[in-house]
Amino acid sequence: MPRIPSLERRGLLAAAALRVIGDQGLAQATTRAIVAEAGMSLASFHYAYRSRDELLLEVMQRVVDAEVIAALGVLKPGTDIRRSIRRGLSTVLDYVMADPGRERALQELVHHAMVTPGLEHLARAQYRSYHRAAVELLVEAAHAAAVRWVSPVADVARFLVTFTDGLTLAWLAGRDAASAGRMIELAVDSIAALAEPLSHPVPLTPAAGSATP
Amino acid sequence: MPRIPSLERRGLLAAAALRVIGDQGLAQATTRAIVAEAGMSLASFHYAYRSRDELLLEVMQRVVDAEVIAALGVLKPGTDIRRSIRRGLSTVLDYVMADPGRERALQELVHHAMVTPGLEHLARAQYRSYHRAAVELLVEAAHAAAVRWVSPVADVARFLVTFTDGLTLAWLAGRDAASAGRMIELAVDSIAALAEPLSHPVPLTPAAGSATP
DNA sequence: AATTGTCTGGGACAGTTGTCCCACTGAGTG
DNA sequence: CACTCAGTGGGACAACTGTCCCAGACAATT
Repeated sequence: MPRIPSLERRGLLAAAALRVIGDQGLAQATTRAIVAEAGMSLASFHYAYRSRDELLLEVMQRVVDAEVIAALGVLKPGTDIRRSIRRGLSTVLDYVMADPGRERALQELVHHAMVTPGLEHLARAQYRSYHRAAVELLVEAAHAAAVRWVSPVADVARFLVTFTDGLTLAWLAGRDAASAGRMIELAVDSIAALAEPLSHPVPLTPAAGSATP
Repeated sequence: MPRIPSLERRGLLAAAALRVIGDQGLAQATTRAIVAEAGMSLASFHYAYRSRDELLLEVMQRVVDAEVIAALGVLKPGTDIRRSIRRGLSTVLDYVMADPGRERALQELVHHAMVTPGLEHLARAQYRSYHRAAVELLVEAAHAAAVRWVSPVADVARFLVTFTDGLTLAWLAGRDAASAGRMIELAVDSIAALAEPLSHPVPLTPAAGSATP
């Protein structure tokens, strides 16, 4: 009803589309369903977006960006490496549990990208974003806790992302928060086992000046 | 062209549908696309299946069954617990790599089930199947290797499944077999760490008769 | 050979979908 | 005030979809 500038309308439509996809699936996210959710008319849709595909592309990019920002928001590592890892995993799980539809929508969009010519790179890009966020988290956490990773950080990060994806999928399918919590504990153990103290013996009374290479 | 009994036709159509879904996605798997892939006419489709939904249901059940059978086919544990776990994970990964489309099709079908009223239980059922297979594998492997799990087997199994899902997703998105292999090694370490020898000291010369409660 | 019942082919129909078009509104500008 | 032009509404259209129907073909049985 009210007059809305086309750019702002893009945002409203993208948000509406995300809700529809999350609630009813990508196949049900028709242009009519989306504008109904947004409370607009069909003409407004094609005034803001050239086509449905253009909208889907933008929705995908928005969701991936939001997810990475949320994941990086965890970057307040404590001095305990286990606590840092646990906080990272819990934050992601909480983020998913807070709005399951959004996460399911993202996964469906990624699948869509995988089989749509010209959009394959988006699936890879999403994964790379996660990986980069995980590396950043791990490096920071290790530094704060004065440990080092015994495997390449890239591998540890991939391991973390792999587990996170599995955890997300498992919760979406089963909605079992308790067992998800236990999985996080097991993952914390696994990943913490890949860290070792920077100086192997940690004497309370400092011995001779330690050589720093 | 040739005359095919309706029951056999169901199998041919289900297989064709799986290929189409894997190649082009569920949305493109129209009745016409499926019968074209199978080389039949539309009438044959509705002679074998009451509706498209009925076909999708059967495809889903067939794929889940096949996957569980493949996972359980690994049940040849050796005396080394690490080798058993590694074999289990590698088998699943090989199975996915052998036909990525099939796996992508399954995931899309599961998502479809999640948002389709009356089909939600299928997503849960698929997950439960995996879980049961994992429990069986872990119990057998522990017995063969004379170790016991320090966490409840159900949790270890869930951990294994969680990781497997993440691994599958990661490979589908990135197609990086080398890093998938490294992830498997990390997972083997993590899970093997949850096993401990049945008798803590393993004397070469058996001591007095051990009490078996 | 006649008949029955399973299968096949092509066409048809109603509903839905993405997209487009055109007339209209109203705020900003000269 | 007249004018412009971004934004709006509703209707229309062609393409596509799932499903159905009916006339025919073939194999098995009588």
